[in-house]
Amino acid sequence: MNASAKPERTRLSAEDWEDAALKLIADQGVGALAVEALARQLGVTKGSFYWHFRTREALLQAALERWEQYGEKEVISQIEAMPDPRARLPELFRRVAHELAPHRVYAALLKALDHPQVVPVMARVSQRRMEFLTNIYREAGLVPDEALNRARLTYAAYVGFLQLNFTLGLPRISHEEFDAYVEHMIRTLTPS
Amino acid sequence: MNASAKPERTRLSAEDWEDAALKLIADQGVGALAVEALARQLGVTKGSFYWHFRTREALLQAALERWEQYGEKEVISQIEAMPDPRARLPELFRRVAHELAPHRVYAALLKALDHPQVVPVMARVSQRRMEFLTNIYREAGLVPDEALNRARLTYAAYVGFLQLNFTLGLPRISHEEFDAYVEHMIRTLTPS
DNA sequence: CGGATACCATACGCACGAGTATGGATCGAC
DNA sequence: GTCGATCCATACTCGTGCGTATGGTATCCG
Repeated sequence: MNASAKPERTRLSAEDWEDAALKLIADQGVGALAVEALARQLGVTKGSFYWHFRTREALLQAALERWEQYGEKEVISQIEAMPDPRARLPELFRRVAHELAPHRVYAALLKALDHPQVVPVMARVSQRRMEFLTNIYREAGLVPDEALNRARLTYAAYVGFLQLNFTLGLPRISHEEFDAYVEHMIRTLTPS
Repeated sequence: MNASAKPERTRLSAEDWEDAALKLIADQGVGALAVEALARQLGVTKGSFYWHFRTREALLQAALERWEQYGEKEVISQIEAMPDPRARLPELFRRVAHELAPHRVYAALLKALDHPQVVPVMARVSQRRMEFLTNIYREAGLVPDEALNRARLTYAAYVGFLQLNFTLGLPRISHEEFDAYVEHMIRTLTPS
């Protein structure tokens, strides 16, 4: 009944704890973030933890900041590198739709918005992403007001989708059906 | 520092506890549902609670079922009573947008999807609402596949909006701006 | 008006998870 | 090799919130 995952028998750093914390958050939510559970999973005990962090709260904070840093920079820069502005939106949609793994932490944090520590982080991240979206819509030809509202709508649809399909297990949509949904979304949310 | 809200000095029933529980959930989330806190708020002690319910879990269950019952029947029947199918969608959108109070419990439950008891309830409620939406879209002229996907998109936008504006406190959108957003949503999501 | 029933208070036990104290092991530098 | 710094184990304390035990008070019914 020993630790299972990590055969790494080397000593741990603060970053290791933060990564493990993010993984646990993605899997079981912020509420499941307990130091003894984490320690067990890493094959050590609390004694180790409290050497690296002053408190559980500090670990959460560090993990959140780490996640915020890691960011979505690659996606953003790759999208912005595309020459044709009209082609950016469909590409962005398809990309996000097919790389759902990185969004698992975001989905988990969505369920933890009653926790004071996650609110500012989520506010910043969501704000940045929506501004990015707004810009793309403007470059695609919408006037500023329309672009802003369309970005709000699109991002809300993204967030809602995560909730309904990730955490809630609604009728388990199939692969083809999901692709059809994405294309429908592109048709209705993208200026033709 | 005594109980503040209820001047009702009569004795309590199980329904009183369930209502208080729903109110507390709407205000502070499912996680804040503690029996001693609830008792304090009702001006009694735990002794009362454990006469009405076997456990905290039982109260949550009863409260959720009560909420699911209370339902959104009035809204649905009123919308379905409208003669012109094309007029139903805008009306539904505006209605939901301007009566956000009843959605506070739903928003709170959205943040508690890691709790096993709320998942089936939310699954049922969301499923019913989406079927309702799908029907309206079909009656408004969309072919079945389009109607289903449009309903998914619309409901996801609804859920996402609750998350982003209710729980998260994004840039505090103004009243006029919000109305403009709703109209934009109607234009892009409603078959013209 | 007296007793059964419904409702509530008080005082416990108990589990669980955060945080502390302290000593042991391991690694790098000289 | 040994010595200081880094990393970890063991064994506690303590607060919090659920659930229980038991006795008290209000209310209704005959």
